[in-house]
Amino acid sequence: MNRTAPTAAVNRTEAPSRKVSQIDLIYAEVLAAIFEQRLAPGTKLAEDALGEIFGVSRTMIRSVLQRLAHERIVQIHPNRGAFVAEPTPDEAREVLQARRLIEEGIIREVIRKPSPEDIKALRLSVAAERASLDKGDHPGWVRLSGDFHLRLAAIAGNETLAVYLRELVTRTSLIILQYQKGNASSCGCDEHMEIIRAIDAGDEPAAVALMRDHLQTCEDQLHLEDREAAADLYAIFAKPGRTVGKGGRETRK
Amino acid sequence: MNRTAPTAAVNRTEAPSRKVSQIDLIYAEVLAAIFEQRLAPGTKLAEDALGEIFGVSRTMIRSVLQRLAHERIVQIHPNRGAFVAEPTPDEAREVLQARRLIEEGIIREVIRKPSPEDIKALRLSVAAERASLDKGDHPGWVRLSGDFHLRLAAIAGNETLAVYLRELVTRTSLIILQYQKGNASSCGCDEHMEIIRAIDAGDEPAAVALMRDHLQTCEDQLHLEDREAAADLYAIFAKPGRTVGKGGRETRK
DNA sequence: TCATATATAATTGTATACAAAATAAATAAA
DNA sequence: TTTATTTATTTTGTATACAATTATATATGA
Repeated sequence: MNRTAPTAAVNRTEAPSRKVSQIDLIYAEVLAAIFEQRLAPGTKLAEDALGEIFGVSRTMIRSVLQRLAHERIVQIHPNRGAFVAEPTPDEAREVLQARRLIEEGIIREVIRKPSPEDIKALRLSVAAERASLDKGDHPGWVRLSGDFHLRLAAIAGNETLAVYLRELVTRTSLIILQYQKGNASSCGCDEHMEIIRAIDAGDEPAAVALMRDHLQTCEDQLHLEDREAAADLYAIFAKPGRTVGKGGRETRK
Repeated sequence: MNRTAPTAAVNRTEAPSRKVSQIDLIYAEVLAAIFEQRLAPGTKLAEDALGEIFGVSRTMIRSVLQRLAHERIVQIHPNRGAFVAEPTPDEAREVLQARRLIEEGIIREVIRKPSPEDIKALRLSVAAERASLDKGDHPGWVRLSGDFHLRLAAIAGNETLAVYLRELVTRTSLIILQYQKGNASSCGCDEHMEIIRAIDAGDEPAAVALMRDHLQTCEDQLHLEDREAAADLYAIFAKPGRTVGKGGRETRK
């Protein structure tokens, strides 16, 4: 019942897996599904189902899930399965703090190597962003918005930092999906444009400040207060003298 | 021939894998072997061999190798196998730059929450470091030296950053193994002590500067010029008009 | 009816089997 | 002897099979 599905959804866009490995394709596909909101946070990613969908065995699905877990996009509960991560408010704050730290450093690096074509590419990126926003393509905008930041990281030229930032940007998308208030922010484009201008002018303090403020604005547009209750539920009910238990997971037989 | 080995080297220290998964144990074991210099950079990590050694199937070994690859401790060449990573000089500089960025941020965070017991723990950590150094236990010192930095990250309280720093510290160990000049550096302990003092005094600029200098000193103690030649060997010989080839990897039949 | 216990089904964890590729060895040609 | 080509061996890539665990459904007793 597994052999019947002939690698359906995957080879739609790509040639029969020459340069890019099958695993990379599935990885990208799952990621895209999450960001296009076809896969909500908390959704279970059953190995058999995914295997059937992508026409491969559980072996490769497992590999993909482990990779996603390493990047904190997916959370694996041993013996229970993999689920699309549901970042806690604390985690959200951590990610944004880490981004402020890393991206301020990236800005400082970028500003010391002013390349006209880099600036141009950045402007184009923001233009694409705005177009996507005008078109009402929210998922597309989320991705392009991340692209702007990744492009800066690429210009900075530190591959290691760029990899970390890529993970953080991905997690940020997930966080926005979960905690963004209202339908959407006017945000993004304008602030990105201002950052480009500051870089172009070679004004380091301004560029750094703008980046920090931009990320702070992002964080401020989330509401990170509510769901905390769900996570701390056990703590709330666990009063001294009265044990609650965790639904039979601690007491194994 | 696989079933015969009864989980030999692993369950030496740990109870029969209750809380910690088998994979975590093997992961830790391989990591330890690399840092204790029993496994040199460039060494091939054959799946069958590791499976036999740890008394498990290739499935789990594969999982461990993928995890190590994600952390850049191991490099996987498709269809050719996994090898202990040999960080290039460029990569080494990247890692140290990333550390400067992240650890300056961590220092700033730590200094705003002055906890006596944290300071005490830091001092103890450095004491252990010195003891290890006096004992002549170089691998032990490398690990403890990293521990100091990780402890700071833990105090800062950002789990996300701490995870990244852990990876960077691990990679740094590998880099030191490969590029440290001389037999050993006097380094480390004293500078760590100074950092603690600056934190204790609440002197942020000093603490930040000390951390930056400390990591710069680390980098300066490496020689990151030589081996570059080995990596660029093909580029060197590949003059226009004369093809060299890569030993039959490009020309597939 | 509700709670508990038991049996059944579904899902993950791990090992093994087979296919594809790469390396090593051996043979043939110059 | 050296180089090229073929064959054999080893090693990785992927699928499948079986074991262990968890979730669901059914039955039993209060």
